[in-house]
Amino acid sequence: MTQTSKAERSPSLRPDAPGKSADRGSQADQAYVQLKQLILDGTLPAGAQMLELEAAARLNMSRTPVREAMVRLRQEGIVEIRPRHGMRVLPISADDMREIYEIMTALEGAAAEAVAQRGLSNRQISTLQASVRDMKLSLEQEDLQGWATADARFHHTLVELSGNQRLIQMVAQLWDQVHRARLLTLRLRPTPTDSNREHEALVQAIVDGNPQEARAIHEEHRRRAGKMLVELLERLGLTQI
Amino acid sequence: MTQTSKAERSPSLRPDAPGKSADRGSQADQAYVQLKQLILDGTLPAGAQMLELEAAARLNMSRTPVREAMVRLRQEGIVEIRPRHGMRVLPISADDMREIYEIMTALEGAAAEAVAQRGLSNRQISTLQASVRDMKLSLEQEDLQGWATADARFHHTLVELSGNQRLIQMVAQLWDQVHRARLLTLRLRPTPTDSNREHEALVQAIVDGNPQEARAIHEEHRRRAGKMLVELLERLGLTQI
DNA sequence: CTTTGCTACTATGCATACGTTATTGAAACC
DNA sequence: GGTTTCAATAACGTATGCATAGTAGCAAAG
Repeated sequence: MTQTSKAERSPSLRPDAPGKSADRGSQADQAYVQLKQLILDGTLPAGAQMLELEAAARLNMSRTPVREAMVRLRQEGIVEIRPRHGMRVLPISADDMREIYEIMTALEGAAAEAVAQRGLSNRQISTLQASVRDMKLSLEQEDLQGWATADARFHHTLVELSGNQRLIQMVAQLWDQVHRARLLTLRLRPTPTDSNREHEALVQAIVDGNPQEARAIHEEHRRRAGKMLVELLERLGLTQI
Repeated sequence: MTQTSKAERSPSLRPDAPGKSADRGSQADQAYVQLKQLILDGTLPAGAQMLELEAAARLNMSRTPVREAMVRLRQEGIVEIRPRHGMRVLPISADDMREIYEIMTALEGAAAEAVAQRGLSNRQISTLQASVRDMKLSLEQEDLQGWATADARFHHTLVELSGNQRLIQMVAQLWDQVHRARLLTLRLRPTPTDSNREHEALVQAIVDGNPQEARAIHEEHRRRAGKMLVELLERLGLTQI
């Protein structure tokens, strides 16, 4: 359609001929990554719709790989597919937030327990502590975005250290789902000063090799954060983000 | 290919013309459901491979919807897709079992806690008790299959009662992954007499409105079961099921 | 002005065509 | 005998064709 049989197609078949190395993956993979990117960075906000053909044109490929990407995104709960309206970016309601935090609390709590149980090398502990330090520094400079990044890294590291691949993947998926909501609420929420204390206490419990304590701390941490976010969303009347 | 342009294609376009009503869904949906069925009921055992074309022929459709179904199954962690070998049913190792039970412990524990917190109607409690009773009866008749079914129903009901849609879906997905392993180990494991006691205690904790207790009981229940299954698999040297 | 019916269109779901590339088998070579 | 090279083939990834079904817009009726 937009591309002729040969003149435009050939180059698109080998677009990464020269130096590019990070180009790994089929077109379907690229479509998946790029669409997801568009959603997570807010270019496609909640409620936004995109037809297969639109996406295909935008990504310079045919409908087939785009379709596959959309199926994947649907399975991840990021979009829905409505027969004549293409994919639609799912909004996050306060109820969704409640569900997701309830699960994250359980999963990350389990991760914290497992990590404390197994124990960590000094190097691994340093990694966690580095994130905590970054959070503190960011807060001092009132760099909320920086704080959020460091916070995300802390939680991500903790979960990774559990070594449970499925758990890692599940948490990542949930995280993607609330990503937009977190971005939005970042400026509306109270400054997360308590968070740092809790993170430090968690690291301490891990160092002490106290699984029960680690889990309890982390669960309480998540529960508080979830409650705060849900209430914030409800107070703002934001049924959809 | 296997079907002519019209003679065979037309009937396949409207195969459910007469009375069938449960036929809901696109061909892609049907492919998904049917392939999943084949895997869960053991027709396609672990390690089995199936090419897109094979599946398409078997399901009497083209590669396109089959491919979509395979993508979905991959996302669920039931199969892997290897470029020239079609989809391959993933085997479950003892390590996989450990991962999965670790997550199920956390998720179902959270569900138990939530349910006990919220409280249940008499009707809902009866549903749970009915499953417990069925388990007992099945055991008395040494009907292991019946016991497994009732046990599955109990856990499923509990999770459903949490009301957390995402949690429900996640647990179901994990359950699908271990389904085969459970079938296999059903006859090899010790008779699950303790299980019933634990289920009864859990129901009691829920009735008493004691969330902490409910969660503790259920976690311990899952932890024990997981440990037993993992050790069983390792003892048997079954690295792959 | 609102509602209903019709028509043209458009996005889709699926089938199929096509080019690419891994894999398999055979033949030649060490 | 074992190994390597090469070619044929098969499977896949992607593009495209096609029929269907839902939608939107418009017109006519109330």
